[in-house]
Amino acid sequence: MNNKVLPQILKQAEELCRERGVRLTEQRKTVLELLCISDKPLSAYELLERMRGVVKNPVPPTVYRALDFLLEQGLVHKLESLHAYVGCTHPDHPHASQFLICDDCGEVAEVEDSSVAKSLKAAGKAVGFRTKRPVVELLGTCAQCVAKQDDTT
Amino acid sequence: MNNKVLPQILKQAEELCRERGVRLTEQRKTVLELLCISDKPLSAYELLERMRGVVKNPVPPTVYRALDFLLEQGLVHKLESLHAYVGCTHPDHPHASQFLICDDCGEVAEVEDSSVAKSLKAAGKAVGFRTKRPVVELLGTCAQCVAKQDDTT
DNA sequence: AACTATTATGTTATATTATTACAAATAACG
DNA sequence: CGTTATTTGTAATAATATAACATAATAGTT
Repeated sequence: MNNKVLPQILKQAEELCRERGVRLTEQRKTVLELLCISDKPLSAYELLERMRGVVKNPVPPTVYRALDFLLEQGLVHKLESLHAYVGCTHPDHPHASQFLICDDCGEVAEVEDSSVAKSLKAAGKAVGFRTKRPVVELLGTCAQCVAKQDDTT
Repeated sequence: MNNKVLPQILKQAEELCRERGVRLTEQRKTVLELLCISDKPLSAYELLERMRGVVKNPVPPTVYRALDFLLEQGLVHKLESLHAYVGCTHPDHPHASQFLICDDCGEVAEVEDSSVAKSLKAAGKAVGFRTKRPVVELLGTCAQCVAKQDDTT
């Protein structure tokens, strides 16, 4: 995530939490911040490492609790196929996004394709399934890395 | 998976492996079989437990190696959000399926919705992303459990 | 301010999922 | 056969995640 937008993201997060009557504590804000300034998804234990020096003595529950909160509030997303977490790029509205995960460079793009959302909804409806949380992750190669590969072959 | 179709699935798997020049060994067949006769997805360690008595002294690598092979051959699928594995219901052709996962009863339905596949493909193409492996898992409540819940509320 | 209930954090231990590394055995192929 | 590939055996450990219970901080009420 571009860290130019970090202050804005944090401000927005604080506002959302205030509106909802939930508490964006220091620990939670730290985790959100670390995820947002990272250009890659981070695992819980990578987050743990980066919390040292910021939070006094972080241990796994410290991280997982903060993540649980942030996930609940839709401020971060979990990438199931990577066991890693990313900051949400547009937490202002509830949404079901899709993730394009490049296994070459590690970049992750969050997209919100209405046509995908619609077809998934329809597929569920067709069999009476009530979706709570869609997990849509496309693993492959991003445009940039595709170009690089085509150069060398 | 309905175990009436088990012999057919195994026969098909053997045929596919023969055609492809790969070996469906006893261990691999055992894992495939265990997944197919289970009505729920199984974790690697659940598989490990069920292998005792069938295979002499199974340890984690035993299971994970068999799973790796079966995943590569498209004979089983991994449910990333559950860390669990299921037998494929139609291994005869390559496909990108979606999984409807009921978090009430644990049932998993594998569906192959062409409209979903199409929209995902389009979403990737729009940004030049080359998808190798789509992960599409809808977590929620199946029709049967929705009905049950509506009864009691 | 003091009391209480709720929420958040501290702390220790452990459960669950997955991989590494190297040796031995088996199968495929000339 | 002899050689190479692949598969399996074996032991240890890495990586991810949760449980359980104690303490502390906060919010709301008197």
